[in-house]
Amino acid sequence: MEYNFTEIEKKWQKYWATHKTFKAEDSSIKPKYYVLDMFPYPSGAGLHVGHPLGYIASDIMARYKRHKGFNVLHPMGYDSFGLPAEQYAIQTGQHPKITTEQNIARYREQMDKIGFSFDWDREVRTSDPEYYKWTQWIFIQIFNSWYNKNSDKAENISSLINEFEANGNTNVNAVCDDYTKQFTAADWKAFSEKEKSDALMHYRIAYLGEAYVNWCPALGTVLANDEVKDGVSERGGHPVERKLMKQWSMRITAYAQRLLDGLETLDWTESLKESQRYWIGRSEGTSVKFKIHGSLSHPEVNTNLNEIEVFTTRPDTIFGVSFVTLAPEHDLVNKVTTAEQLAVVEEYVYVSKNRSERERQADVTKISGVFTGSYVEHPFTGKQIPIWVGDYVLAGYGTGAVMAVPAHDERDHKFAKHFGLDLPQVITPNKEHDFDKDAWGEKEGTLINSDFLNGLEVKAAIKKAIEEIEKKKIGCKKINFRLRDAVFGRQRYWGEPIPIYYKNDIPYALSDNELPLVLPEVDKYLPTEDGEPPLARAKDWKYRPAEGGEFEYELSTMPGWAGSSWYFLRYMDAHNGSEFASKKLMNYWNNVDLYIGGSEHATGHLLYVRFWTKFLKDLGYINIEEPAQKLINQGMIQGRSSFVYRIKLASIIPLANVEERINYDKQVFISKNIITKIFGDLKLEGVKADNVKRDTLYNLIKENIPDFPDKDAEGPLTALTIQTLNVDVNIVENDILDIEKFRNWREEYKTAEFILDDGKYICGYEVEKMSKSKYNVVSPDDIGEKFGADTLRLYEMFLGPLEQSKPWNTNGITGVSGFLKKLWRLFFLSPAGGGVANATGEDIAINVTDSEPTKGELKTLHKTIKKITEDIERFSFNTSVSNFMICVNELTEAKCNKRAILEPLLICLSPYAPHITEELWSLLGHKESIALAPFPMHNEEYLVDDSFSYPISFNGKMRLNIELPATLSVEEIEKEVMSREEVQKYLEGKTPKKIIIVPKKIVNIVI
RNA sequence: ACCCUCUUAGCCCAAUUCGGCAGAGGCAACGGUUUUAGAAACCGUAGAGUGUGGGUUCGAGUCCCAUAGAGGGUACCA
Repeated sequence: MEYNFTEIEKKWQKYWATHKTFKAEDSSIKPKYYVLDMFPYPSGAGLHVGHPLGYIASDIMARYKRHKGFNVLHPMGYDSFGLPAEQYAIQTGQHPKITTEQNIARYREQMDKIGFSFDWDREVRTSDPEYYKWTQWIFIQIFNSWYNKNSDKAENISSLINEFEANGNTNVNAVCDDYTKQFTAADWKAFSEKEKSDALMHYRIAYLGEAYVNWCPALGTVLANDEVKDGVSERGGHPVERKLMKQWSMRITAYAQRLLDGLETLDWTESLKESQRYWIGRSEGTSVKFKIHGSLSHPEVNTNLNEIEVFTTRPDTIFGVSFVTLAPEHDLVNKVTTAEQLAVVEEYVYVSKNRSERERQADVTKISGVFTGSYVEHPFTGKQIPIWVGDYVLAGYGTGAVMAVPAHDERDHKFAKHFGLDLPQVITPNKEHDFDKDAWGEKEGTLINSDFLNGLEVKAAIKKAIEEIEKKKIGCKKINFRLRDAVFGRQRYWGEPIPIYYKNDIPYALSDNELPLVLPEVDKYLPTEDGEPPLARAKDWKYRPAEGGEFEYELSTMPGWAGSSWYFLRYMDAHNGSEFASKKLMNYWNNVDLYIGGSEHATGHLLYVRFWTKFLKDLGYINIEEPAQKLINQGMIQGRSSFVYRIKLASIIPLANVEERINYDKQVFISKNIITKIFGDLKLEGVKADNVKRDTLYNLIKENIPDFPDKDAEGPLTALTIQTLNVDVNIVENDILDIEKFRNWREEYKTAEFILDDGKYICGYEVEKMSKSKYNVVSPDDIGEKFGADTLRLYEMFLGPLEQSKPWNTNGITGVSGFLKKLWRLFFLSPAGGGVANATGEDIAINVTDSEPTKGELKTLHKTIKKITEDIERFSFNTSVSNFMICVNELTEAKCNKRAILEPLLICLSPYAPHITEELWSLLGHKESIALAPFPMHNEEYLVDDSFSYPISFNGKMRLNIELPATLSVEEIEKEVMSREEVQKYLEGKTPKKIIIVPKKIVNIVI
């Protein structure tokens, strides 16, 4: 019987679906195991071979844990709201719902073909109203909460209102906006409804506030920090500007410390934790207030603000301050600017505010700034210090103002040098240092020129400086985080509507029974003419409460990360209509035991999902502080692009023959090796080639293509150009181009001519990101069709360690496919002579015996069980594939067709290659799926060797082997070894200084 | 600029928490069997002293220091 993977795979995929083999039980006496893949966004391009890498790994784990007796939750669904579908909708007018559904169908079809053991009954889609009803519900909980620093958790807003009513906000210790005004209980009671709402808004964890956002005009929306790469949008690469907008935001900063601390408890890679730590960016420092000298130039704006507060991590350098710099967006800029400086400052502020992020980042080295004309007083010396504006100071970090210490801070130094400002030195470095060239930024050295700090070491000086600053009441110790509040609204159509309506300009949340607030239909997916979000186009979309009235809904929608921040909980109870998930089930499934996904989510999704998890815990909805205990980042699979080389005819046929050249419409491609042989290089663009080389090339072309135009004897030399063109990798095998397929690939190549190398056209290659435009995308469908899903699964694992990035290369796949055939053959050993069955398809029935296995066969099996178990437990899937190969090689060698060996082997292999193992398992007479068969345990007894061949080293150099019984003690080994003649020969009569013996490892004799 | 990861045969990769004979596997190569030929299959052969320089050790691919190269992440964070 032949191994027909197409039939077998179809058969078992159907079996699993109809028998619901992988259904997770809601309650069980078995221990639970929750293995989750990061939520995919169903893109129009479908899956390429890189996507399934993580899914295969998690599937192996899920299947393995089922064998090990766990109740496994292994779900899949779609993060189906998002920009690409909406961009497509804008371009084509097609509803994003329709494209999204088509894309999902394609994803599903592709995933099914790989044989994943997902419990599809639990599938969720973020764009499904049944799902986003609960995303909206969670939003409302966050809206109705504040962060109490005393209890260090989120609480319902009602406890804050009670406090306001009793004592105002003076005693409230909460995470709130910086500009929150103080009020008393009496004030509160006197507040209008609107004033109350505004006051509470400073405390709500989901709040409407003014914030600088990444505004992308091309996409017509704001983007999260992690959606901006190099100053342009991650999707589409459109420019992004900074803009002050009224926005829904999430006070994730309230959780900064907990997000940081929680990392310690997680089994994630150090690099991932490190990037989260860096993103959160905790820094301990001091705030210091500098009094503005004289009167404000524009006191009418705000008279009670007469100081500039800065944040510094180096209070010890306070005597080295030679100027203060404000961010261009700082509120005080226009208040401190003098009349003379007004024009230049306004110009500067205008320009830097309107510079896009990209420009700003592009000129990091370009220093710009302008003097305001005003001064602050130094709090200790009373000296006047100029106030500057400079865009190297960020508005959103710290207080948006810095005390510049050019001698001891790199950026301040550059700024001061550029504008010719003083560089007062206050620390004597412990090393040679040129202050004119560089700042001394190390936290090392002795303080000088610093009054009460003189003579102190930096660390002591920092402490002392803080004391003095606090004593003078001009500042205090402060912890700053780089993490910013997360913008939560976007002016787009394809997202969850924010469940808020406005009554007299006051935002109110919908009540639970009014959810979901369903996304309305619109005629176009673009913003309105007056720049309102697309939802403004929805006809008659108004909030009409039972008690009457008609109110406007919030028009922005939620960002992509909303739905994905809690989906792992929904899988636990995917169809619950009355709660986001039942407490009972959430308690049972607890958190994710293994989470697999790409490292691109390090600072986006993985921070948000931790934030929401902590929030839901604070409110008592769940019992876990962290969503996923163990997390693995699978490496990226890169594409291997192939190139062909086309001669630019003009550069080989000189101008004299221009007629003929124009009429010659064939394209000529040269094999890579020939180019390198002649020119020694592949990059030939406008290269002044010497006549000899070009003639060599010309003669070669003429030889191969007789109808090629003649060269004019003395044509003028033009620059030689050979163009490098991407060619579809699917028509290239082992760098050899399939010429026929190439000619058919595109109309223009129909008549292409080739200069071959040894009869073959050799392509060049390069490793790059897999992308459509580079023609290097390999679809899992093609591989599956050619080799089968089991081979695809094994091969993806076989490529290398899961976490490492690697280029896709099909070169080795025949080895894996051959392994499966070899395994198959073990079950069909010819009954006649015990030989191997004819692989060409001779129809022999399965032939497995019940006879006793030999010691050698048992050893092979148990060695394999042991290795595979260890490999899976440490996620080393690539090594287990080779271990299976070794095992099958050994069993083939032994002509083993014994049930006692082959059955346990099948179970071990089934997480990796589920279809072939199901088929063989059923051919062996089993009626139940192999998926639930208990995983075999290895027996150490079979692995013990009677003897061990000891390598004998002299001074660490291995000289000979001596076979000794494995049971010998150290003393016995020494005695035995020293008695050997060969050993004595190497000793040359000397007495060894030392003999190191490690039983069953090595003997080392030191002479 | 900073942080993280990696570097072993022509190529992909092993050598496990805890240093103990550098190789178990696959591709490619070479030789053979089968085949009209090709493909496929099967059997067999050969091939590196671990990027570089130093150190610790009886013993280093493995630990430490320095350095080079590749990949990834972050980026004026006071």
